[in-house]
Amino acid sequence: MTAPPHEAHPAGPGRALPDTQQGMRRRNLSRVMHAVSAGGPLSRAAVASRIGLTRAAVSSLVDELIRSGLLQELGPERPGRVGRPGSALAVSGQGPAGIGAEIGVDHLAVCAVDLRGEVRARSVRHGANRGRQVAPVLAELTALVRRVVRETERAGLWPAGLAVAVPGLVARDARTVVRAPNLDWRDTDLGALLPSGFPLTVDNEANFGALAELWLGEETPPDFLHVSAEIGIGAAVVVDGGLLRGTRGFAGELGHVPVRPEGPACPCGGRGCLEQYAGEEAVLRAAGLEPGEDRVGLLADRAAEGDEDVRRALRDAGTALGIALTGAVNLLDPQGVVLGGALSGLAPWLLPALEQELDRRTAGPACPVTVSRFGPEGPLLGAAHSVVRAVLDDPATVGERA
Amino acid sequence: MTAPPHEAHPAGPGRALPDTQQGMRRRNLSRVMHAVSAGGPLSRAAVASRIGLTRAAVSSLVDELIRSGLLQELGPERPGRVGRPGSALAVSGQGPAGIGAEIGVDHLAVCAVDLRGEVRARSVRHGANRGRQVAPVLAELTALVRRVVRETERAGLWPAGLAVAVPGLVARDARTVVRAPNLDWRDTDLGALLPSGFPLTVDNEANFGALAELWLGEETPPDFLHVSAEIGIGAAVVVDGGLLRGTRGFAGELGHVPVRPEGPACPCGGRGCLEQYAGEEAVLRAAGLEPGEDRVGLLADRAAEGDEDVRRALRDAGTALGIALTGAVNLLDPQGVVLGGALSGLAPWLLPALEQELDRRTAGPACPVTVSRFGPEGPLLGAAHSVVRAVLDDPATVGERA
DNA sequence: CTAATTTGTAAACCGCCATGACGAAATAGT
DNA sequence: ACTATTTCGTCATGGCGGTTTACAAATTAG
Repeated sequence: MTAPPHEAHPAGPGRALPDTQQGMRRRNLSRVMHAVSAGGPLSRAAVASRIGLTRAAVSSLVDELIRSGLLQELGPERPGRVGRPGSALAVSGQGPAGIGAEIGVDHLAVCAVDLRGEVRARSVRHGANRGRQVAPVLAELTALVRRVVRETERAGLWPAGLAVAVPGLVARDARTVVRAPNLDWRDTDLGALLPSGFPLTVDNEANFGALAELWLGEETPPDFLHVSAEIGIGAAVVVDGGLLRGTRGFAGELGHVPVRPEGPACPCGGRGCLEQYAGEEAVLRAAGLEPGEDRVGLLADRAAEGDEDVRRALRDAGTALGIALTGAVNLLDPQGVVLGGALSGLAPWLLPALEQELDRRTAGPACPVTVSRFGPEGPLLGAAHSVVRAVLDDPATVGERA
Repeated sequence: MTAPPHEAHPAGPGRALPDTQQGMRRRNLSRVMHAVSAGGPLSRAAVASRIGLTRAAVSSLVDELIRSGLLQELGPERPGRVGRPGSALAVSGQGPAGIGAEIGVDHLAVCAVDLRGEVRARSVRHGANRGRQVAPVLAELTALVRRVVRETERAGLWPAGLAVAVPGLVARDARTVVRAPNLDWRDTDLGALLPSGFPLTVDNEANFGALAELWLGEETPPDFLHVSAEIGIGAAVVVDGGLLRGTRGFAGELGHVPVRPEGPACPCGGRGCLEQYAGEEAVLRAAGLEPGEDRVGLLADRAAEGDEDVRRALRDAGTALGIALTGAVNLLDPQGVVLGGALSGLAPWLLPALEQELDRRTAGPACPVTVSRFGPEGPLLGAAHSVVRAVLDDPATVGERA
């Protein structure tokens, strides 16, 4: 019974939330949902032993969750062991759905995911959004959302929330885009222009990508760095199974970590920021290519064809990334680094130089660098799943709806 | 009732702690302790309104805490308002005490702090520890601890735990010193060689310094970076009122963040690490001074005398620190940076260059840099307070003792 | 076919906080 | 002075939630 190390205190000094019996019930409902969601079909007894409550208590919790439409009884389990077989419980495929949306530089995408984690509807629209006004883009996105919601409802689900991934900095209110260089948006409140009727969350594309990795990855550790890039370079810091957001919500600005302090000037005011070496514009310039549509695809194609200029440009970008990541790894001691978003397509040419630099500069066992399995889909999936997660985390709030 | 953003989930998937009524009671006991501890003498009614429970419930909790010797009834409050005056409650000055210890490069220190946060006993021993064997150092420390414990007991307190601050990397088991370059210690388990009889915690000196800042500072935000240095340069990352430790417990290795990627080679394997510019050895060399005893004091004296070589060396170190911190600030978006430990004495000459570099390189409002008010005392105080904090966080575990 | 094992549920119980009522102790008003 | 009002602390009652205990149901082992 050693005193625990000093992690974030459950409730800091000053005002603190009371601990009432209702809260206890709510947390236990959540525990049941998480257990069933993570453990596949499970009997009440299995859930009870996993979360440490008695069978009787779990029975009561499960009853409530079934009445709310969040759990489903699948019927008796195939018996392999002695004793009465349990009745299999599974997360419902008919309950709430999470709607995820992504505003990309040259596409809009929306999807719906059910509690089981399955994508039940999807809608994509290609076309460059760079420099367009906010309103028409959001109008188009709203249309896509409505289409997906209709489809979802036809499938017997109801939308529990909308989460939008944006390539830019989002304030801690989870509604305002402070700066999105790829879109030329500044200080825009998306809340006013998106469909209401269910809760809205807006977050950075890198953050949602990291959450996808965290929740959907097979062996993703609870502490890692997720690096993502379109034009800027964003990172998401996952600590102890949660996102690190920073005071203003701007944590993860890897793009402006100094790589060479006397390097080229950066619009941010600094010199030699990572973005000056590994940002999309810098890489294109170094590769001797013009800016244009789908530049990342172009880079990948050229590199695959064996274009030496492009390969060298990507190697150099990898080196710069490695230097910046060395700092981040020293500071955060993560269990791994994941390359996601647009970077995943370029990984084959970035990785060698990146890993070499990182290994050389860090003492002890190397920090493993992997590539996201979701590629460009990560942020969209993460967004949709974040809504599902919110339901699992507090099933009571949506219980009345069904 | 918007869904909360996706912070660390109270209990990740898989195995999770059950939520029972006893746990509820324990958390509420903790809330009462924290409220009284933070709010000065408080009546039961005041506590109730602060933590959101009813007066009756608080009465019951307070009774238990008084029986355990953790709270004290001071008697009726001086009435200034209408109504019956409350009975003032205060944290007990006779209950458990936290024993803090520090192993420095050239001193050992131990102190005892009561629940009120007051230092009740103290014992220091000067003398260089660099290169000494582990056993004799710990034997001396044990003697100091025993002396402080005796004194504490004479004052009517009992030791609730021992926390030891070490200038080096500590594993997540909070017992093993993995690497302490200033002492030439490697992979030593302090648990075996220190007094048993109460719980032991070992942690990095920078971490404990940061906790002191967090808990004892007047206006310390819950998100900040605490930079500290003896020979190496360590930082502690405080996020959301808790320490970020990293996978292996090595988070905060600011000293090996690359500042100039092609700079001088570092023992860590990298090049141009911060330590090569702002580490004690590097600064002494740049200032044209020999290594020796109390080198930090020497630097401060010479700088105060106006020695231009020393001042330039410190300016350059400040610049390097500024570059490294730019990366950290971009990555973590903290509310502030605090210079502590040995750095606090050199702050006047480090700060200008550091702030200039940091401001220039970060967009938006500057991240404020301050100097710790505790100076070299921070880690010791933080260690002792960490034990006190553990009692406040879970009063039930120590309740039986009294 | 019986014994053993496991599951799910129901009834009684206990612990914890909420509610409401009350006496106690102060102030405010007449 | 005396009463009304306000606030504090406590007690009795009640509701809620998980535990304990008991038991029927369903399966395997012998």
